[in-house]
Amino acid sequence: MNSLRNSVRLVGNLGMDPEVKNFDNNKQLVKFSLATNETYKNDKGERVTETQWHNLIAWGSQAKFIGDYLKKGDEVAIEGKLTNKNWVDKDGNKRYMTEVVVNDFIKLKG
Amino acid sequence: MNSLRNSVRLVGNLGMDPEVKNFDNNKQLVKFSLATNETYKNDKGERVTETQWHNLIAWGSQAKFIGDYLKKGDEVAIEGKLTNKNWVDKDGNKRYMTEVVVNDFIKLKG
Amino acid sequence: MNSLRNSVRLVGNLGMDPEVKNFDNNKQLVKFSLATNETYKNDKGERVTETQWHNLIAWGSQAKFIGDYLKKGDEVAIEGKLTNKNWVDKDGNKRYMTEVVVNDFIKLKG
Amino acid sequence: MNSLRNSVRLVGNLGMDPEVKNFDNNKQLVKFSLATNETYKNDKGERVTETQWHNLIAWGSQAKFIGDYLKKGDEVAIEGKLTNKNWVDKDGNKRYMTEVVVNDFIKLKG
DNA sequence: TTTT
DNA sequence: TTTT
Repeated sequence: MNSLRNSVRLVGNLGMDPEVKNFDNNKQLVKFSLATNETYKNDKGERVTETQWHNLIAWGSQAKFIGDYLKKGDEVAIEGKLTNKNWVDKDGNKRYMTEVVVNDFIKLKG
Repeated sequence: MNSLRNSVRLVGNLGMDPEVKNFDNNKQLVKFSLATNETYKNDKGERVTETQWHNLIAWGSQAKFIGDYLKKGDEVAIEGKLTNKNWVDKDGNKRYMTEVVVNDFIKLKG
Repeated sequence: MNSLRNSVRLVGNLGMDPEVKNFDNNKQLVKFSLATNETYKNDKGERVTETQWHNLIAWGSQAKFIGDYLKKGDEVAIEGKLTNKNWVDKDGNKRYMTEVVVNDFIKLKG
Repeated sequence: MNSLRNSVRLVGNLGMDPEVKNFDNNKQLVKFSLATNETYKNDKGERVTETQWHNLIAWGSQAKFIGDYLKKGDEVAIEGKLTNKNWVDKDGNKRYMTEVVVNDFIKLKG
C-alpha cells in the first residue's frame, strides 16, 4: 500500500560518485545527487534545457549495490519515495530538506 | 519527453484549502499542502502511521480548477513534476525548497 | 529491478465480484475485470466517455485480500505488471490474452 | 484526467523495426513489438529471465518520430495507455487484442 | 461487466 | 496542516 501513495520516477545523470556511510548496526546509507533535464522550445523558438537537481538516498542492500555499481555521470532510471525532513539549525532557523528514498534503479548508460 | 524523466504520483489529503494567486498577466498559481500516509507494523507488531507533508503548486487552468474544486481534507490522486528552487535568505543563508508542480489530479473522496 | 521495467497503474471500477480459486498447493488466485473511463470532448464539443475493460489477476496474500475486501462496483487504484500469454485453442487457432498481475491496490470508494 | 487513470510504463527492447502506415487523411500509425525482461532467482538459486512481448502503437507526430528514430534492438522507455480491442474473426470466434498506445518515449541505447 |  |  506504499508505492501507490507516494512514488517518484526519475531518469537522469549522477552529479557525483555516491557517498556510502556505514553505521554501527551494520546498516548502510548512500547519498547522491541526480540531474534531470527537460528540454523545450521557448517563445523565440529556441531549444532550452532546464535542469533539476534532486537529493537521493538509499538504505541497506540497495545502498551497497548503488555504491558498488554507479558513479558520477551514469544515466539511471530510479523509482522511490518522496520524503521531507525538517529541523532547526544552529541559528534557530527552521530548515527543510526533501530527499527521494530509492527503492529500485536501472543503470542505462555510462 | 517530460513525464518519463521526472514524475511524481501521490495519493493523499489536502492539509488546507488551496491558496490561489492571480498575477497581472492573467496567470494563476495555486498552492496547497498534501499529506501522504504510510502505515506499517513496527518491531513490536504495532500499527504505525508515518506522514509526509508535500508542497504542491499548479499553474493556469489547472490552478483555477484546483482552487474551485478542492478543499481542506479532500483525498486526491495527483501526477506532477519534482522541482527544486533555492535562494539566499535575508540572513545570507542558502535556502532550498522542493515543490511538486501538479499536471493532473483526480478527486477521490471528501 | 522489476516495476521500473514493467508497470501498469489503473484507476477504475470492478465490473464483477472477484473470483477466487484455491489450488492444491495452498496457493490462491483471484480474477476480476476493471473498467477505466476516459472522458473527453469530441469534434462537436460533446462530452464522450470511452471505457477500457482490463483483465486483472492476483496471487497469494494479495489474492486473499482482494477476494475478502473488494466487490463489484468498487473504485480502486492498482499497480501491477503487464503479462501476455498465448496458446492454441481447440480449433488450432493461436490465441492471446493479456492480464495485469496486481502487486498493490488501494480501495477508493464503494 | 487521463494518465492518472490508465498508465503503462515499460523499459525494453524493440523486437522489430517499427512499421509505419500512412492513411488518406494524413494520419500516421506506427506499430512495433517490445520485449521486457524480468530476471529473478528460481527455487534452485538459478538466475532466470522471463520475457514479455508487448504490442505497441502510436499515432500522429509520435508515430512519425518513432518511425524515423527507432529500429530493431533499440532499448527504450515508454509511457502509454493500455487499450483492448475485440472483434469476431472469419471463423466466428471472438478475438481480443491488447495494445499499448505510446504517449511518450526515451531512447536509451542502441 | 463498472462508474460519473 | 490531512486522513483512516
